[in-house]
Amino acid sequence: MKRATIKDIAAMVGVNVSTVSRALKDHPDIGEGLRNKIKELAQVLNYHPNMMAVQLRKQKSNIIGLIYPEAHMFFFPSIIKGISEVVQKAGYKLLVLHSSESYEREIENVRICLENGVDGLFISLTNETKDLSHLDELKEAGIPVLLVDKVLDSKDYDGITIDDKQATQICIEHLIHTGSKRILGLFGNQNLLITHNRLAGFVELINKHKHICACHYFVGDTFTTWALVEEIYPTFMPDAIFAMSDEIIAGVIPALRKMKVAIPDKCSVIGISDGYLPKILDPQVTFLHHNGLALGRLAATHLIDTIKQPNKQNTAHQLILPTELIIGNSTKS
Amino acid sequence: MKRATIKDIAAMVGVNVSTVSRALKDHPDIGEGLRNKIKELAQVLNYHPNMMAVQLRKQKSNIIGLIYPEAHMFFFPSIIKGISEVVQKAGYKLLVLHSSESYEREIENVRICLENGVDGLFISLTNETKDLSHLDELKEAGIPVLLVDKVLDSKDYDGITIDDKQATQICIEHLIHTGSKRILGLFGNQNLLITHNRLAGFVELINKHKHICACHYFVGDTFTTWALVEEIYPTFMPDAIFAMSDEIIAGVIPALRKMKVAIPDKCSVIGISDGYLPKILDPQVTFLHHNGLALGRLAATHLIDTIKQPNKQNTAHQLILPTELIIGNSTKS
DNA sequence: AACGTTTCCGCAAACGTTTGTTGTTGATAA
DNA sequence: TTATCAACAACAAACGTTTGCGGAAACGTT
Repeated sequence: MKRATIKDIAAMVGVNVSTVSRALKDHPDIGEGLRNKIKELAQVLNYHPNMMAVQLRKQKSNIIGLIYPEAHMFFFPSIIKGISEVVQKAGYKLLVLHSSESYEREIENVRICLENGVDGLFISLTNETKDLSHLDELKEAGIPVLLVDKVLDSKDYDGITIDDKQATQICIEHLIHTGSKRILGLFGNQNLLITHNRLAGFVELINKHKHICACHYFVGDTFTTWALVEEIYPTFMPDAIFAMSDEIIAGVIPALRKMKVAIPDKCSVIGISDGYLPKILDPQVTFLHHNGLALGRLAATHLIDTIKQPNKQNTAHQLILPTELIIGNSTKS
Repeated sequence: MKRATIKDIAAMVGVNVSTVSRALKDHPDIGEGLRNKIKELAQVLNYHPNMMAVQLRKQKSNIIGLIYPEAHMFFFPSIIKGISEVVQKAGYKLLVLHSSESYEREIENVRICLENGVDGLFISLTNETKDLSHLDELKEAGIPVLLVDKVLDSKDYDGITIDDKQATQICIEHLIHTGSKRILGLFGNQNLLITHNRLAGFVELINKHKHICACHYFVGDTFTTWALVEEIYPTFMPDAIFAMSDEIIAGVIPALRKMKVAIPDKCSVIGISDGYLPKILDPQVTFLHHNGLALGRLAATHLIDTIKQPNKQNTAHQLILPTELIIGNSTKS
């Protein structure tokens, strides 16, 4: 049996479609008697509006795009959850596309969002992405874009991240404060602003403390990190390792374990994390809590606000999320 | 500047919209000269079809719904990735909704899918879901549904899971074979078919080995598992623990560690997992590999097939994914 | 020269809504 | 009684496509 349409209801009641449309949304023009009759029939026929038609007519999809680079375990699932929660509550739907760390795919995905008339877009960039020109069409069309977590520096688009520089510095200060003197910093993809900022914080703080010896490397995923640590550790012999992300933490711990390096006696470990992983590792690692759920929620709230208020404040706004240090037993006390 | 439409192009070239429409899709009715002219102009104007209109006209959204209960770290991200890959390649888009383990939300989400005219639906059920009547409307509308991983027994809807019973039995056999005699089985939510099947496999095998002493519990998330293990271990004193999922494994290991129980000397640990977690834990745990990516891909391939072939083979089909035992050092050898 | 075929393109309806405007009642006020 | 005004409902256009059908040239065949 086909889905009932407004037209069907109109025919059965013997009124015009416009009347049905208004009745269904409690327009005051329609008399109470008729309104109830229509609503009842709609109920019986199990009528639900055809969104495709509504969208076309209103030129508004109520769909928000979400483009992200990779479905790795950490952080993204909780960001998505936070976004999804708020977005659904606000009556929007989420069109999720993932770019598999491919710039080309990212461009395609932006195209898809455009064609489908999304009302807004969350985008987390791939490692390959070096500029944002592929977003210009959205901007011209007046579709709000919010860069999430994996961002580039931009004065054209709003962005949301944690306070990367400060977060890193808190970690390093904690290491220094607990007596570390040779610090190895492990950072992710160099194209990303978060990497840049975290590194900047690292370098800046290291430079302030002349007695500290430090070096840093850029790494890939968990298992390449693991390999790298096994290679670096014996030569540099750090007494502390800072890991920029969960994926990196997940590589550092097994590497040290394999080399039978005592944590934190021989080497402290600290990182920036969403919190789940550090708690189940052995030892529980000290981390700067970087709350994905909260970030997702804030991101969604912000984007929906700007969707609803198309006030052309040309200045892009950067949102920064506060963080918190959670002490584990992978650092000295 | 507004997006160019077919109408704009038609006006500029001085032809009818139908001509433009056909030219753009290489319909043989349109002469080559005109066709090229139109295509060029479309290029220049950066024309892209308005999907909302296409959808309405064709009564087909090219959108597939994906409803899942919770964005926890394990397994789902890779399932989604697998699904997403295949779905995008086939030209569909993914409308992702999550139910936060709430049956009510699940129903709402199904409603949303219906209203938005999805062409198909992947659904992974919440812990609260006990029957599938909320899917009936989809069935009536001829929209294919595929239950993924968290499924209920049903002869009305296709489902895809791993071979749960066998997977569990392989694990338990491995434990018995390596000398375990007191086995603690930890299982997830009781409503789910996967839990039921895994438990059935457990019980069946235990009954075959009269000399084995076993018991089982149902647990919640990682941290409630942790607490439960700390409570149970001292009384039951198992020499092996079977964990039904990553979340449970992630609770078992820290609990044993906290109680300073040597793994695997005092107590072996084995589980069913997607593979990432066991490799980074200490010790690396032996697990039955349950490949989320592969499951996602297979699920998507299957659903798209049935979307494209609306041959009414009323018998619902259950897909079963093979698994593989990966030996770590959390079990004796 | 008359007829049949192609080749190419326009016409118009349709998909299911929303919404500005117009029209018809019946009641109220002058 | 007549003008005024609500209250209610119909009309029709519009959103941007797709697609069956019809029609006019242009060509080839007897």
